[in-house]
Amino acid sequence: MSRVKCPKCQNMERILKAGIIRNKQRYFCKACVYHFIIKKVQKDNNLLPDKPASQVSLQDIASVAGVSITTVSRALKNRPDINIQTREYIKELAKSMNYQPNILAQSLVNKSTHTLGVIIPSLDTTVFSTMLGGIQEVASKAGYRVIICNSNENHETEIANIQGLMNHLIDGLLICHSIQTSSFEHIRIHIGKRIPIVQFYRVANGLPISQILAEDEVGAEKVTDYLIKKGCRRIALLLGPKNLSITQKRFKGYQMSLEKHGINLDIRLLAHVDFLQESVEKALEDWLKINPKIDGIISISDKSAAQIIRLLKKKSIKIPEEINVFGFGNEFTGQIVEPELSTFDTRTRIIGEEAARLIIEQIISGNQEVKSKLIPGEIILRGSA
Amino acid sequence: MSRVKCPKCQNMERILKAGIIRNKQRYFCKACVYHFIIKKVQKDNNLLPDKPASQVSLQDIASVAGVSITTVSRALKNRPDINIQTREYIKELAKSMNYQPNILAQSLVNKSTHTLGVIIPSLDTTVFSTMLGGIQEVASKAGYRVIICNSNENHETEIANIQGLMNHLIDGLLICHSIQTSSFEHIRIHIGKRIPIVQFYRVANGLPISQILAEDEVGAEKVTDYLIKKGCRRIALLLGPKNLSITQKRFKGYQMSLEKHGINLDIRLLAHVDFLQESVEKALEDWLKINPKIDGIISISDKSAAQIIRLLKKKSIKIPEEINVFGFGNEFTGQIVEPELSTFDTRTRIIGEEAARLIIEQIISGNQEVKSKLIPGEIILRGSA
DNA sequence: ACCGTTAACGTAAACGTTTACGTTAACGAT
DNA sequence: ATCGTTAACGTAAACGTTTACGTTAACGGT
Repeated sequence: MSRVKCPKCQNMERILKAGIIRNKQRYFCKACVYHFIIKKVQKDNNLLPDKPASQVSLQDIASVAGVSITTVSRALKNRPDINIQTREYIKELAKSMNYQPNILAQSLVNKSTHTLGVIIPSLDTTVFSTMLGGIQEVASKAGYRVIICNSNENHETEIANIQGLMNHLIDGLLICHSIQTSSFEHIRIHIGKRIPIVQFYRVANGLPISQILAEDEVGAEKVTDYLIKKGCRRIALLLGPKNLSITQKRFKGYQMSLEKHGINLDIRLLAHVDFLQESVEKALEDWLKINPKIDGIISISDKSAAQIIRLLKKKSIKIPEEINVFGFGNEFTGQIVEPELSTFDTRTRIIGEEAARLIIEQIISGNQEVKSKLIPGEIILRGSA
Repeated sequence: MSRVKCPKCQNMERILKAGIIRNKQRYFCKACVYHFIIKKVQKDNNLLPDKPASQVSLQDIASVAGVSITTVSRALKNRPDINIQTREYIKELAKSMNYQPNILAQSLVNKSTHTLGVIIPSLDTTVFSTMLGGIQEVASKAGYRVIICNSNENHETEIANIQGLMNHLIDGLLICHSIQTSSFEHIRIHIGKRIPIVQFYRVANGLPISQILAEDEVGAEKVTDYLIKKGCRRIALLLGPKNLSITQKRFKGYQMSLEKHGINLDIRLLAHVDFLQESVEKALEDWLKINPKIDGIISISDKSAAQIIRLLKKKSIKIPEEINVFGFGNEFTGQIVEPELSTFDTRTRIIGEEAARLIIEQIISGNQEVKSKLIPGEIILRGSA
């Protein structure tokens, strides 16, 4: 039997085994009535080549300076109640020790992370990365970081992303819904709670949270007006999935223009696509079979419009003589395709900027009042219409 | 003189003023030898309509369940040493109370945030947003969040971003340098420290950190080879700023191909641009004045290549009959321009994916061994060359 | 000599977790 | 009854900050 020494009375007699606890033998010293477990012997604590590269903390600085943590904090944060020389000394010391404050600890105390969460449906689409650029710029100028989550146009991913972000990591959430999103309970449970939420571009109406919107309705109406004025009577409309707010609004604008001009709505001229090349091609094929023939197409995006133009040219259909094509969004692509694309510039970057501005304002003011802002766009005329 | 009561002996006699401290009157009770400050009376603590929407913590759950915080933590984390019924009860309770763990506190203890930092020069450029998409996907599948910082092709911003991210917020840094970046001290001071760093696409050689690269050199060589085989002898090369690694490598590949085929290098055929439309236009104008005439252009990006094609067509120069145009990157634009753009597909998305994969591997393994990986690309032939 | 005053510092609690270690009550075997 | 054993719980320290509050020594005025 191995001899065990009681860490308290140093006695080696009257030591009893007292069960296994967490896979370690526990002992009981009858002499001093004390339970204990044999500690692992701590050896070669200083055999390591150098420090394991851990960052310096306020404590480290305080030790070197011979003051308390509080004083160091005061010095670095320019708080009062500190001698100027002490402050300058500590500041230089901190710099020389390459001190970096631990944002996690700061955020835990301050209950604020200075970070914005953004949920975006896709990064491959110019429109979204442009909005993201706008958000980034405003956020970074205001001293906020941005965490981006890509829902990949997937409802489940969107929900998972929100869950992940809501765990105290962000001070505000900017969200642009995925194509699939049609129920909004995952948003509703967070409204009015800890942090503000702002929807942008693709929004859910009926939720009491702020929105930054493109002029979808007015834009579609203006574009349709323009085409009708140019003589079009059979204008096809390429839309996204029916549940999307931009789909509904653009359709409404289109419809209003038709009504205004006394043109009957032909539902065969409406197509709902999922933004993929195949579905656009399919929609176009169907349209071309319809009589009376279509003489205009308003596309959901410039990218799809560019595809449509290429397809029409392959079929030797003249643009804009036989069919006028109009895009939406003013992407770079529109300037490359031939003829160049007429489009409705939704000012995508501004949407991102305004969304960021609004949420930062709400974060700072603590006021979660519901606001809705429409970013005015404008028609850009080029060769295709 | 207002009567003040000593909070210790309740005496109202023998109370002396004892200075102002932090703008509050301090008193001294001679009876019990005690300094004190009059506390603000805490009133109507329960006048607020309801709780200020603060999140529930382990403590809250523990109180309701009548157990300790430890037990709650054990239950939610499926740790042993807990009764199964207790565990299930607590889990349900937590769900019903809508408990969300505070990631900040977790990260502080675990010293890991499960977050990747990415520094990218621009979001408006397709190449970068595509890489970002790749990073996002891999990261999110591995359970990592992504913080994106946009350096806006600005050196100072890049430095500021790194500073910001390095403060314990991220577990690993992915960086793609800005156009302006030519000194790398801001990176060097972080190498081998707390977290791994991986460079991608635009890299700095000479730094002992891992890299994920496109086949810039081989790609440029292959493209030049192809054009020479097609009969070109006067191939112009559009490059980025001289300090950029991709500039240097593509030039090297181009040079090697020329040498291989015994063609002399004409430095007038090299142009360095900053990716802006004007500089591209200027470079093209200059090239067109040169004799003998150029018969091929290799562009730095598909976007610039598309612009070049448009400009050449305006000048009624036939593509590819008079001038062959080759892009780099395989962006969507290349399929829209006419003639369609031949390009070297650098597999941009894969670069992002691999960069994320590598850094996550390094985070998990703790092994910061320097690796360099080249992502193979391929020539895509379309109408322009 | 004593009092009032204040600049300049320190102490400790708090933020919400995780986890090493201690403790307890109950059980079966002697 | 006593002992050995262990499931199941609790305590408290730790992570790195911020900040409310205490404390002290020195100074000037009487």
